[in-house]
Amino acid sequence: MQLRRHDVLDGAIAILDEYGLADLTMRRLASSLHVQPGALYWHFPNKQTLLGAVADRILEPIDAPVTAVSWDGQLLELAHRLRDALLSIRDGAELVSATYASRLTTTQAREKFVKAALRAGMPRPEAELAAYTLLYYVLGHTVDEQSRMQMDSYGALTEDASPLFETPDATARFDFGLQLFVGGVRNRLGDRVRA
Amino acid sequence: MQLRRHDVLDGAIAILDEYGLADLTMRRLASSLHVQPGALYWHFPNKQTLLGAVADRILEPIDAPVTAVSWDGQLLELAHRLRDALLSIRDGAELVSATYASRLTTTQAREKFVKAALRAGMPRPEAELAAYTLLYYVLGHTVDEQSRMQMDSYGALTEDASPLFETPDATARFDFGLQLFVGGVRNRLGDRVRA
DNA sequence: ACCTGAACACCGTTCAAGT
DNA sequence: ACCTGAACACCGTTCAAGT
Repeated sequence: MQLRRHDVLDGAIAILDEYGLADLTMRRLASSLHVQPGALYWHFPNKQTLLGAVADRILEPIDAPVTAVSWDGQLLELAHRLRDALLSIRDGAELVSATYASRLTTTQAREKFVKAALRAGMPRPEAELAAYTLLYYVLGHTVDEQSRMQMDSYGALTEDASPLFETPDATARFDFGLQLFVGGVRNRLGDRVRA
Repeated sequence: MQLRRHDVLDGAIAILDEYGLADLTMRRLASSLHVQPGALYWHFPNKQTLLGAVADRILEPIDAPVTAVSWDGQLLELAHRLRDALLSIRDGAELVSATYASRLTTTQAREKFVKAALRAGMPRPEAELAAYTLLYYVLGHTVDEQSRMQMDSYGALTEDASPLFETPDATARFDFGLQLFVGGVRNRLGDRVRA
């Protein structure tokens, strides 16, 4: 019957997925676990830390080894895996982008992106900058995409014909930006070779 | 002595710049204006709307006409202007990126980016996607940059040698991603021409 | 070691009533 | 038209005290 750190995280994920980030409060989480709010503070020093742990959970799938061999294939694979992880749970993108203010730096995910960029033939410092550029894009796009899903699901049901959705589906739009990025990297490497 | 909508915004900006977004509460704002909290709700329906108005204020400088003539010059100019606007006030990037969950759609800023992309020779749907891609990058980069400025200013004073800051300065790092993006657009246009 | 009870210092929002 | 007073329904966090 004892409350474990693991159970707290499970409870947090459950509330997040059912009711959304706004309803993920310490008090609500405590009561869903049949426990007083203060009890949570034995397992986590504060809410921010708890949310960080939830974010890590969401991003776990990214740690699987990359199967693609080409650098661009690896980047695409990683970007899609990140997006999929964020979309796998309600408000996942918002939570991760909010708690990772600068925590992306510490993440394994970041290092994986960097490695793929290194494989493309970029020097370390450039590869890191390129990795960040791609991460910003994936996060920004996915936060936007997910918030629109929420808005569409209840309320404004495509009232005024969303001005942008003649464009295929969300995945195709995501891929467009990805291709732009990969093209940018390719373009830069080309310059270097020709110089 | 009457409170005007304009004064409320001025007060909000003042609190934001002096104490940060976390301290920008309706109650704190009200008391800084020597008024009861409820008074604010005569001028704004809720906090979200007020923050939206603050965000619009911050982004005003972007509405100035673009001086560059080439499409890539225009994109660089707009991106820098956006970044400068966000950095001009404490937590500006965080506020804008938080309140513009999907409000970027409605913004003049977005349309300006689209126009520059059209000028590059992209068809409408692609130009819109490219504009979003760039916007996500600028917002993501600037939120990160500004949050790090805050962290550096008090507290963790580059204790463990921030792993990434051998790279020049923030502006140079920003430009790297910009060039990557422009290169991506150029690359894509090249394909089209050659095809 | 792990949790309760109870408090502290806050929030955003509403709304009758005042002027 | 514009604001006050006062309440409602919440927050995150702390900490003595219990088991």
